[in-house]
Amino acid sequence: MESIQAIKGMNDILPDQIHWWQRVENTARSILENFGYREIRTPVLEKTELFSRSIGENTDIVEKEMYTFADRKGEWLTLRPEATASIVRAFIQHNLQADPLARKFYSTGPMFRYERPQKGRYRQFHQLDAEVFGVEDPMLDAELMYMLRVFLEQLGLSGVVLHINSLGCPACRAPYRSLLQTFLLQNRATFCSDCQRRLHVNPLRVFDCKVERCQKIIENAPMLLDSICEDCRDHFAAVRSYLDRLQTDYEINPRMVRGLDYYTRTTFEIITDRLGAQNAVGGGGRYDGLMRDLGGPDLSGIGFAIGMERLILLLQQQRSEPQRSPLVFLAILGDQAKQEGFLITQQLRSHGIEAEMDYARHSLKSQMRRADKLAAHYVVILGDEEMAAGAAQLRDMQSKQQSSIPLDGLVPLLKEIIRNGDATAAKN
RNA sequence: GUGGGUGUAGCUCAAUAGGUUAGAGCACUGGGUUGUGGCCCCAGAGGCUGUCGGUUCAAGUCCGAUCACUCACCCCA
Repeated sequence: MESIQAIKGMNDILPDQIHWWQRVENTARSILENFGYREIRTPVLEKTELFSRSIGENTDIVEKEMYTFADRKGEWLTLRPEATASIVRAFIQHNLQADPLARKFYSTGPMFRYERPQKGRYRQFHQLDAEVFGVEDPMLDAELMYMLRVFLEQLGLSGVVLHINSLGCPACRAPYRSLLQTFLLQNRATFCSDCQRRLHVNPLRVFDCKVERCQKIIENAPMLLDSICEDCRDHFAAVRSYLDRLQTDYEINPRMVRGLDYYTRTTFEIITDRLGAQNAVGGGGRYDGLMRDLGGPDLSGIGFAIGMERLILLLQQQRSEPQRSPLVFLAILGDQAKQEGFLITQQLRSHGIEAEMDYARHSLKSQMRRADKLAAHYVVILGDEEMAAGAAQLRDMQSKQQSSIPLDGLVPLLKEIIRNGDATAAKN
């Protein structure tokens, strides 16, 4: 009988990997909360229309990457390909603009895109997401990127660069788009087949084509940054100066184009060259018209998403293993000792000490081996002799020092020993 | 959706030009005189060689199909 496999591109995160996730999630929580963000959790499944309306009908995500299907009543549903749309929807639905405290949100969870998986790209992947509504001040754009930097620094991530750009507003982007299109059409024949197609569908995308031939032509193309309107120009200049004041390094990348239609003005990406074909660890930007377009109040918005898998892949390359809390292992010999050891194990745990015992009747040697494999700090040896004497043997696995420890009051005493052991270890 | 690469033990990999009972390291279990870890030694367990079909006296090895994984394109986190 053939065993059942997980769905392509959807991965199990096993216990030996989970500490990476917990570390990233815990760091994210503490930092985002400091910056005033509050967690929000929305369903992974939404009406298809939410995404097609927000992300854009002609984007790749909506055209070919969504997990979409009809439910039993024939309603079209989609597994979320990104988080912003859902959070905006929830904000509108619960009329959160009436709540003076609800402005900054964050969320983590799985996203789904139907693509061929490869390094750093999966059909189910996880994002850390932050969104702010109703603040147009460029100060916030800078603050958001600064927060991102603090977060990545806290994790000890190196080798990434912040790229920023401005996409202008609908008012200045439309004229530019036709300007660019005219330019591209003049060189039409020279472009690769992909760009021939982009030329019509989304001319801006020609900018991030990897074909050298196309890059050559595009060098002389009119740049969006040169043709954005006065207001957008001022906004972008302000963002840059705030970033400078926060000593946050960035590169202006006038060719950076994002894959979702709703972005306006400031956009940014965290770029790396250590993830194979993938270069974006995270990205985001302003989306001032989205809330209104989804039927809500006309509030501005800005946010970012970080790919957890990609972030963790990078952290793993840097190999910074976290340290574990001390573990006590109980080596048991004999039935009577097993009964007593069982109780002690539970008591240790209930007092906040990680403890493990041997439930099978293994030899002391094999139990010691196991304790070693588990990297136990202490082993409590409990056999018939100890039961008779009313005192167990306590072995410090590092120093190999072994002493007698009375069964009566063993848990508080052990707790004390561990605390002192930690104190001296911390000094060294 | 398109192209390349790879499928042998839990993991990493061997197996001469097709040729007996498919091996090794790590991991796992037990043991190396009474109840003491890491190193060392011994033993054990663990495989329908991804699946199906074809060629052959003989297929892990050659051919075809299929599935899976992987890398890349498109695009993105």
